[in-house]
Amino acid sequence: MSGRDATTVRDVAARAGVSASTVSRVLGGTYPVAPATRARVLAAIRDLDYVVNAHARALGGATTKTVAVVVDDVTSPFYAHIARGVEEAASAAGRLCLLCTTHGDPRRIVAVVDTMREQRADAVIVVGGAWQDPDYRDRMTHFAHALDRAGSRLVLVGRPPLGPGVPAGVVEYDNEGGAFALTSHLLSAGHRRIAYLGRVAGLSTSAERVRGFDRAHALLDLTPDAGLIVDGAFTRASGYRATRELLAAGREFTAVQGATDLVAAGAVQALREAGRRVPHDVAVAGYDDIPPALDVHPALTTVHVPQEELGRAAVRLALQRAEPPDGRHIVLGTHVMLRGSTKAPSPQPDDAD
Amino acid sequence: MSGRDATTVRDVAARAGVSASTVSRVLGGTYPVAPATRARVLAAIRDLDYVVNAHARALGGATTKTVAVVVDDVTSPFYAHIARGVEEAASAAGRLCLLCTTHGDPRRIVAVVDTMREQRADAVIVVGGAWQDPDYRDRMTHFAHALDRAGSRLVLVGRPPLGPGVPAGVVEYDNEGGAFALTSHLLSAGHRRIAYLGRVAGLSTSAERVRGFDRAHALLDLTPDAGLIVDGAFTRASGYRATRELLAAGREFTAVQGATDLVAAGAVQALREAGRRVPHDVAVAGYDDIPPALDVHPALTTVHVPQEELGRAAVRLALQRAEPPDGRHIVLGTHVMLRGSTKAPSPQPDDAD
DNA sequence: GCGCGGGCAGCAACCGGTCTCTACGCTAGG
DNA sequence: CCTAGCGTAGAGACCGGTTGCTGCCCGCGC
Repeated sequence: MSGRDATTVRDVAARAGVSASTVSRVLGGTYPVAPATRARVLAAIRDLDYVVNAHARALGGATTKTVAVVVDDVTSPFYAHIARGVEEAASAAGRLCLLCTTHGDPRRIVAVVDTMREQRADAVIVVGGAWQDPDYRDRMTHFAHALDRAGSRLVLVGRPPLGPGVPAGVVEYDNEGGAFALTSHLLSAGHRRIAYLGRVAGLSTSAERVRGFDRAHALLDLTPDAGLIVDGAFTRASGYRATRELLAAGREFTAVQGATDLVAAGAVQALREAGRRVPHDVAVAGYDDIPPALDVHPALTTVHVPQEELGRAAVRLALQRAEPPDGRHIVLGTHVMLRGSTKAPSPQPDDAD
Repeated sequence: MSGRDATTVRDVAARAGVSASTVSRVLGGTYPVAPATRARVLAAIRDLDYVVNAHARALGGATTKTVAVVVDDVTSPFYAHIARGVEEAASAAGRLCLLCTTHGDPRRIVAVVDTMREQRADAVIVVGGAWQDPDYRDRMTHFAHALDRAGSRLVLVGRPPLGPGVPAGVVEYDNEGGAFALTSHLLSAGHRRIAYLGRVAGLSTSAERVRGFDRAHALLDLTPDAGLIVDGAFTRASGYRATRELLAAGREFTAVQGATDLVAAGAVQALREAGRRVPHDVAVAGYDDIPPALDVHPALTTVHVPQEELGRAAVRLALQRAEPPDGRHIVLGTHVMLRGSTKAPSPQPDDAD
């Protein structure tokens, strides 16, 4: 029933009464072919329902027309939106998109990365915070050089550069600045005991956000209460758990700053279950500005991160022909989105989209 | 600075003092190689930091170890979770995952599908509802045969089979049954004027859900008010807009059934802005059971769809060796998740995850 | 009328693995 | 001592496009 024989250029050539080279040239378009010949070839291609073999093409030619993306988890809206930006820009540039997930497992990253090298992608885009671990860093540096040697480009999204001389582009957003602005907003509203939930030890993203949190305090000569900074993960469950623990321990706080919107959403649920009103009793803020932040009630105040633009910028950096002297490091801005979770509810409607 | 010369098996062979065939055999593992020789080859591979060229391998061998997934949009949690199931199962089976998005554009689907054929993927998994359009259907059928001829497998997820004799696996979920159960729940709670929001003309998923909605009414000898069925899209904005229109038109309804959770979330926001309490004044239900449904306040009653399992099942179907006589069509069950949006709030806490 | 040049098609050599077939060395059995 | 047989390595033909180079044919100019 099912066949195994694919039709090749030579099949097409035979049917059109020309040579394989001619078929290839019609396909490529980059060589003069007589109109009559071209027409016969195109007819043969249609008749035989022929499509080129991408692997054969990749082997001969220099480029694979493929961009690879590595994310922790497609399921996270934050990564999904970045991936979407990448996908969009890549397909606009005629590239295919290869997606791999690591589930945050540093060992899987190595395996995934080797697979990408095997695929000889034009570019590899690694998304998400970096582990601040010398071993991990060395591996990524090694990877950067290996890719460079193979002629493809590495772009890091949402993580710091690997260091001078390492051939990797970087697209970051102002992570610390966003956290600083957000915490400043809470402090200026009078909050003095702000809980920071979902710190992840050794993760660059987490470290930068906490740094912004600390800096905003320092600016007012305040010192955050270490007991209000809770370790966890960037998940809803983590925010829920952390909040319950703080409440159970009887800690005093009037505001919660979640490491991400998901963390904040979990906090809101735990607070509601404990009978605390948001924002009257406790103000809550998140980070990332993912769409579901609007559905949390009240809608989450958060820091907007230009997710899709991060993805698009990464592709631009990856595919640009010339190597700009210093354009290999882009930092996009972030800004606070004020919503109901940090202010008394008012009749003005929120945006619908 | 950046090189273009990749190291090949012959480089490795030269360094190890053996032939290319031997290196290939060490790599493949499927042929006796003397331990001493193997060790030398492995050392050379490590020294040169060699990785095979996946394209060259795909050209010679029969299999590409690649599974391609086509979804409308990675950004939608529903698709993202299915994609995650696929990715998980594929990488567990040693396959790489190729991701393409169509943004619901039927023309893009054709282009995407040709690209997948070019890639000679072991399997192509197409996710999401089908357009009930003869032209579209013909194209998909053509595609199914083309893939089959090329020796790869097509699996459709969340859409009906293309017909007998068409070589394509199908993994569905009980779409109509879920809608039927959900509407029945609303009807049995006494609701008689239920608005259905976000119907999409010509989309199989939408048609099936509406069919369940109608059937539940019919069972009680009721006929849904056509004025309460609003066309739209499977988005938050669509639900918001539809609800505002119904309210503006002064239509009476005591419950809203959203085509998806996102539609329902938009409806909740519009209702809240209009001063209607959920569920006291209007009950709201969604479909899909995506995680953000928990953050809508009150938490959304919805129909659970086993998203990740759909993805995993699709991969299983795609990669299973033997062609089972009738196992090429799988239907997974769905069930109603009762939450606060359709019942009076009670003190029992919702699940945290 | 002859020669030159341009336009277009074909030949064949890659690209980098895999795989089949052959060949070699060594041991064991006759 | 010769050979059968096993275990292992190498040579070379593929896979399916792309591409540099050659060469043909025809038109045009002198």
